[in-house]
Amino acid sequence: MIDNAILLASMAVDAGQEPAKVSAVDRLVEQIRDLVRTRDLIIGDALPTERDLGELFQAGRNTVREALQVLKAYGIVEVRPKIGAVLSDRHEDAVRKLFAFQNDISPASFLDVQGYRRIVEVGIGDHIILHATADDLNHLDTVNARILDVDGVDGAAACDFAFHEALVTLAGNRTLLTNYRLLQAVITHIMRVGKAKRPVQIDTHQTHGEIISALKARDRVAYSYLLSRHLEYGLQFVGSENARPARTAVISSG
Amino acid sequence: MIDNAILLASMAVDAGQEPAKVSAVDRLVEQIRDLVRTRDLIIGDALPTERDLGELFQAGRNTVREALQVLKAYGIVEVRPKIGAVLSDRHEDAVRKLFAFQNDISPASFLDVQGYRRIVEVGIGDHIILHATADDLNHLDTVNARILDVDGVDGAAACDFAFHEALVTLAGNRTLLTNYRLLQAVITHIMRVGKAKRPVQIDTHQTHGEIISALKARDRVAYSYLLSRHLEYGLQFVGSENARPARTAVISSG
DNA sequence: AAATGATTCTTGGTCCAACAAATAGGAACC
DNA sequence: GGTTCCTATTTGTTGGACCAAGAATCATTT
Repeated sequence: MIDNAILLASMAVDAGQEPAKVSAVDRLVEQIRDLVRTRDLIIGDALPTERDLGELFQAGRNTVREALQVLKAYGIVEVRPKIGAVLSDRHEDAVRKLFAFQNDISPASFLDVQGYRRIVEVGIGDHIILHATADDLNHLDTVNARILDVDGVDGAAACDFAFHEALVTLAGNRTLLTNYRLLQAVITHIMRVGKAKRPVQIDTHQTHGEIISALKARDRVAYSYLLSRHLEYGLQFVGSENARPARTAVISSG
Repeated sequence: MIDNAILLASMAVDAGQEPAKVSAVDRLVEQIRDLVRTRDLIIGDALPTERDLGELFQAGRNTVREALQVLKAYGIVEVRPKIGAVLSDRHEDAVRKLFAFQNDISPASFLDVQGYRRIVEVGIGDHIILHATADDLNHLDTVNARILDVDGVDGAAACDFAFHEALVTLAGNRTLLTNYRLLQAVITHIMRVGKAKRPVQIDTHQTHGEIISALKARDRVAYSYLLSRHLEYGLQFVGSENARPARTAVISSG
């Protein structure tokens, strides 16, 4: 919370620079964020009412509302009727949602994302092998077991992702975990496609178990091999997925 | 372009689900995005005027404007006076800007980000050593040389980042590169802090050169060693940075 | 006819007033 | 004390108004 305030002030958030001619809305966005900082508001605190903000910053209520819409889109505030705008911690969701926009689902992307996962998940192997406790690895077993209890492609994909997320968590790096989670939508999409073609929860559970065993044996070669094979395995079912004309289905939904 | 349209429709963009009670603004955001899809608009195309959109979707102009502010915050449209709202490809910038919000600059974060970089940049070493051409590596030299021609902490940090960005580019993974670039603001911030304490472009150039040499020699051990040492080196100057009461400076700026 | 300058019209930017809907907080009641 | 109802406040939405900037049109001049 506090660190966040430090960040907002110490970092130049605008990459672009247009010195003059900022709109009243942009100005208000900044002023409201300054207000949050100077008043040391925390998550859950309410901002002044729209009218008060307008009077405070010499702006009309519509302008204030447009600024609040921006803040809301950023996940910084959540505005409830009668209460007003309250500080929110949904900006991670906002980032995730927005990030999903810029990833298209093409065959190349499938390959690309799996390649990313291989780099990351193999790359953290050394750290896990060196630092993970027995409890950590047992926790992986627990997470892995859940895939046997769910049914449906969506549930299986969610459990599958949860396992890999737990794996990345063991790297002990928050930045890496945040970035990995950004891809959640795309990754689970890949998983769904794969599992739709061939719903094999038991196989997935088995393979994950072998990966955990390799970690418990502190065998980094086996870990890398099993993980790479696992990720490549998931790709073999997505090839034909993009042969169909996905475009028509899109347009009909509009 | 086309893939983007496919994505928007094929992926569940809202993680949360509130079935009923969508506000008119949210509805408009969706309707305008549908409009973009159904009309096959591309980057640079203009949307109808605010008044037309209001008439088209039975909404007031203020409501339309609030929806456009959201789209603008998402980097989907860019609205220019007199021209109207035109489709934009700035959503990468929007993501980057938004992503910077959620990273605080604490000592732990400095360490964390450097740890992330170590995982990523070391992890791609194998791929680079196996697949990079002589031209690729020479290009690294070119990028590296630029740091000698700039002066000022900001310029040096930008060149430093450019080198590491070029390194990550050689991994040939777009997803990884995108994620790495998301951290650009934080990484260059770390670099600036380090260089402000001890502005040593020549040392940086020298170290980068050694890393390139290791790659040219296809020596993965040397690469990992030099890179890890390089990243750790940058950390030793940031320790005292957070001893000062940064908070007060923040408040005084409001 | 072409270039140029003036005028008009369109459009986004901002603000205000009004009403509807939701609800927090208090009043009244049991 | 607890429940119910009422009211005042606040957000949600709309329409209208005005301004400034720029595009489009037209008139003037060469």
